[in-house]
Amino acid sequence: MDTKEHILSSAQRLVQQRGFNGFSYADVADEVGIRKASLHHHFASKADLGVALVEAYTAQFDQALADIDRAATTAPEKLKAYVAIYRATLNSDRICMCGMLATETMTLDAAMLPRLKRFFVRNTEWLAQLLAEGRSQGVFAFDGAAADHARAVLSMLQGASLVCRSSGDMDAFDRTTAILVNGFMRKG
Amino acid sequence: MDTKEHILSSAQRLVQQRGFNGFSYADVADEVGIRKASLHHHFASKADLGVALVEAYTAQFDQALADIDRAATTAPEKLKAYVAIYRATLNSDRICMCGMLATETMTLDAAMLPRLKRFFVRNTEWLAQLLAEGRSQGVFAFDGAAADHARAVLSMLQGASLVCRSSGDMDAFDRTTAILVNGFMRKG
DNA sequence: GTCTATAGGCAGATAGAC
DNA sequence: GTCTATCTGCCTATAGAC
Repeated sequence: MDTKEHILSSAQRLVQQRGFNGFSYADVADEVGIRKASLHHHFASKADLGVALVEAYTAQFDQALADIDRAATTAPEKLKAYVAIYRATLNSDRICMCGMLATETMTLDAAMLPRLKRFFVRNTEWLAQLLAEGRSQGVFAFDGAAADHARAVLSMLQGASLVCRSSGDMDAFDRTTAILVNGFMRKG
Repeated sequence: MDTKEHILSSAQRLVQQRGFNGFSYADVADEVGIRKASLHHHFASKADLGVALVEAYTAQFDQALADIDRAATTAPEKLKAYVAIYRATLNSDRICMCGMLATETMTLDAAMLPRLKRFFVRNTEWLAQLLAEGRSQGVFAFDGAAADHARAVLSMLQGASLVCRSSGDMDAFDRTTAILVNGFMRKG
């Protein structure tokens, strides 16, 4: 891994754990093993780093969603795999980086905002397609627009992550997300 | 309003908009109209201010929940009134203060954490009782423990607030929360 | 209770040598 | 690309006068 990637992965973890306003160039420099000044060679300002972080994170997520589409076969399996992403993140003492940044919206550089918005649009669109497919296949059942339910899924996962961070109760997270998945299953 | 209350309300708004790591004593002092040093007379450290903020916010919420219990008559009305709290908060460019703090958990003073946890327990318990009552009255229908569904409600509202902050789409927030409320209504 | 003054440290950022 | 050295500004916090 080259230095730039090392910086990005270290900074990403710091944002997920402490927030964009909760870490400094000094933190990243210590972890990467270079001096603060050297970071500015790769990312001139913290805002530049922020923009790169959102773009890299979105690319990672796109990859993860493509992996789910390739590996999982049924709609319920895909939904569970999506939930599992958030669970794994929580398990490593992190939350979704873009969920974290969304709360900090009012303090972020303007260049970060459209990229952040795009992350949520991507997720919502992927989920909407998944839900629509499941419904047309008869494995999911729900009323109304798939896009609205997609936003509900995304919201609940972001919120459950946040609540779990305070409670530390991973079992409660699992029961909450089980309700989410079960809610879409066609009752028989 | 005395100075201490003025400080608390100003700081609360700043946390809801910018996060605990996104505001300073200077911001509060400017708004209240006193000097930074004077703030330390009321709250010796920022951590002390943080503890007072969570306690005051929880008390406000307790009051709001008691008001709903007094004013609203049916379980669906009460649930809609609870959703309306989050909507009004979003409408004034804020999110739930404790939702914001929950994301910042790893950077907060240890004294704040049990209070923060307590806020979520209170909300979950109030919601669980509401859902259980609605079910026993036959107006709500859901499977499983009311406490788990209560956490799901809380999670979705926290998450929808966060997502809305990025999208700026209040209509989407309304459609998301409508799904939440409709999900509990007994189908007939 | 509020003030001025200041301490001591850390923030993001830059200049210029190697 | 990384370094040392430094800048400027802001941060939380304290001392002590009024």
